[in-house]
Amino acid sequence: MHDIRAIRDDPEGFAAACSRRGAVVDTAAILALDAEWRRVVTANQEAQERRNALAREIGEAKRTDKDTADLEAEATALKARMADSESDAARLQSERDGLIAVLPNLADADVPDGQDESANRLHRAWGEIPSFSYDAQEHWALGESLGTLDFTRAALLSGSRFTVLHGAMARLHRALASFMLDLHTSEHGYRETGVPHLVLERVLFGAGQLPKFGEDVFRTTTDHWLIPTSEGPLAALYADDTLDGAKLPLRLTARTSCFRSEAGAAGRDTRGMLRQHEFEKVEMVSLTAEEDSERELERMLSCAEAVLQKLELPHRVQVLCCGDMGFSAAKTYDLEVWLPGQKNYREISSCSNCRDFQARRLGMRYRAQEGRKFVHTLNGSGVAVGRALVAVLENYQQENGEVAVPEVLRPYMGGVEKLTSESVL
RNA sequence: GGAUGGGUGGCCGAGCGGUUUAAGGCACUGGUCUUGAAAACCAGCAGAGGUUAAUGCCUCUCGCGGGUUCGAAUCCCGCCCCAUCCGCCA
Repeated sequence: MHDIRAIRDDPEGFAAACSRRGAVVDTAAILALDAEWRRVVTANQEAQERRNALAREIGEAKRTDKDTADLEAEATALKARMADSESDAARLQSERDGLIAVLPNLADADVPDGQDESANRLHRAWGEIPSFSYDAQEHWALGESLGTLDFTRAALLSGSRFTVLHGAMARLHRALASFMLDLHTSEHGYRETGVPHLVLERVLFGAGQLPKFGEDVFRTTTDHWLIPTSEGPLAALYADDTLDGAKLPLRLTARTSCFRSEAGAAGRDTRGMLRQHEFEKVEMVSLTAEEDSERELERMLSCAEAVLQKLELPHRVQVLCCGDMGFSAAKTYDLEVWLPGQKNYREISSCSNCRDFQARRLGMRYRAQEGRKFVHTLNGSGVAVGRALVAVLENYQQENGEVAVPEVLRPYMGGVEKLTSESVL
């Protein structure tokens, strides 16, 4: 959410910054609503001031047994006149804020211009792209021949875009999540947090998923929303609060399921478990003072990269261009892992600095020496568990179709060092 | 889901139609005193918004939303949350 004062102070500059994000903003309409709202609010406050004075006068007059009929008549008339303009004020404010709420965060200066992923900028790369003496298989082929990635039964239970994991494959998936949480909590200073998967509308509004992207999110019959990522509940954990600035940064991590309707993704990644309606993700969220968020973004990126490095998975980091960033982000790094079967890099993590954009929507502040300020929020996958499983399968595959277990995951696998064919039935 | 009792500033806590512009205490901050500290004393101490060149002035906020009234922390209605008991349940 943008500060209305930023628009009042420099409408042209604000509009230009929006258009860099590919958003069209009618600042004249916003400012017209704002001016009218301020006019009505000021008039109302003056009327209220008079009403308060009258009530005091009446109180004093009654104590001395004076006649109050005239004063009461004036107060009654004033009250009747105010009713309409009060609802006008509420309507004007909500119209104004409605126009602002759909505007994306503005991009940092060092974010490249551009409309889509072709304008993203390579930041760095890590690891050798492996060469295989045979045609490397995709994860779904490996999983199906092992018998432990089961898309048939998943479709039976839930339709398309779901996966059933059997035996050692399920354990490897769990091992990945445990490994990531252990790494972030014991080495990166994040506090593990268990959060609900069903949240109220305001949580998704605060994160920026609503009001614009409601069709991507599942909603229950009880007006709860299924989280598309734990970024929302983690970032909103201290909504409406004023945090002690000395206790920042606050670093939180959670493993949750994530639910996405994937509206508009028809035909993309239909094979395998790359794009699911339900998947697990380990998320990192940091709340920082405003002067620390840039440094925190670099740190968070390193924490996500550490996961892939310890798993020895080759990857690269891209700086997303203005047009490829999510709604709430001011700057985003995407972490892309190499998939030998796909012969392509695929996103496995996205680390963003949202600056004060989400905190304004959430009313989340901190006390600094200079006064109260909005906290800066950052979020990053650390990393997507399902896609990490895909990456392990494709990178650790062997010619006979078996898959080695990465060294760091072996303590979590009860002695299992490779995935072999399992007969499930 | 049912019953009862509660929700007042950072915390405790009074108030239960009109000198409450929310008493008092604790905590916190500054000052006086002191070699320093403690104590004591003095002062300050919520947030959001409007308005102003500015000092200021004003409005709103006693869980949330309505209502009654000239006037609501206080009365009425609805909802939320907390506690306890019952029911149900992993």
